[in-house]
Amino acid sequence: MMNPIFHALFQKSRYLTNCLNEVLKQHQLYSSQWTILYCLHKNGPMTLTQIWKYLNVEAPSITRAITRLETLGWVQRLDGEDKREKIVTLSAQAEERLPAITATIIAFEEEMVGSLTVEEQHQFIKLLEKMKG
Amino acid sequence: MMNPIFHALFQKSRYLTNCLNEVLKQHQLYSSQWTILYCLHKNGPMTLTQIWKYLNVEAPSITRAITRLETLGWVQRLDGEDKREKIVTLSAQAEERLPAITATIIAFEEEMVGSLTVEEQHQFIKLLEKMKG
DNA sequence: AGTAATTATTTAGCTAGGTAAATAAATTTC
DNA sequence: GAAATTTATTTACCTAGCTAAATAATTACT
Repeated sequence: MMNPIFHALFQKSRYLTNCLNEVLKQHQLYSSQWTILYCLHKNGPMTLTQIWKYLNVEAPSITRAITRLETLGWVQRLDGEDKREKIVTLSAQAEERLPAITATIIAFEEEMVGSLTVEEQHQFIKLLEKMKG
Repeated sequence: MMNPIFHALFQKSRYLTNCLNEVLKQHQLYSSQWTILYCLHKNGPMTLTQIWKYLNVEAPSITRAITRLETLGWVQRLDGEDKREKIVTLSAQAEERLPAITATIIAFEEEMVGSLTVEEQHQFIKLLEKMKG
């Protein structure tokens, strides 16, 4: 890329994802799986559509991730009143393990972003949002 | 993620990649293919190892991408003096088409990043680099 | 009420990243 | 100089995004 912003941004994004996956290995989770678990923890049971709209991802990515999380015992898929929709809920196992995982994540984020002051963190987000899109 | 920086960063990264792919459709290229072509244009012929080290990705990603670029006629793989290594060069077709693609990219980048002042762009990169890693 | 349009989810198949392990050539070591 | 180590590339297989199209259930239309 000619403008160094893009290369820097893409690279940091990949780097952070890899680090996050590394750190989450101890809980046998991938970063995107964690993202979904956290989303459910924060919002309670959600339909697939609610999840992908919330996370700003396309539906098939969520279908696949939920299928995996289900077979691994982290979530359940229940039929909704509207028979088209599936409602996803955290399993007891997930609820039980979530605090430890959350602690891992908080430590990770603190390590990664701790070199920035709170001021700089706000500045960073502001700049991200000021970019088109 | 609990710290909004990560979500914002990952999301913008995904968004920009998608936009870039969209814009590159007119040249029948994907963003990561473009990245490699530009890398070769800037540095001249390179071995696979030089490419993946330069782009900061793992070797298999580059092997795959180069194979595809080769079958599409954008690059050639030549044996090096060291018989282990393959030297990748741009094809005549690529050299010919690169100016038009570059123009597309410059316009894209200007559109995406134009809402930031030059000052802010520097600030942004500085903050990215200040984050750990 | 019956047909058409919309909505939720899934399936199939693509790019693009990653790790682990295989292979082949070059280099180092003894 | 033979054996061991290193290096460059590839292969196989995983996650994770995407689009396009299929399916099934609901809603809207007339």
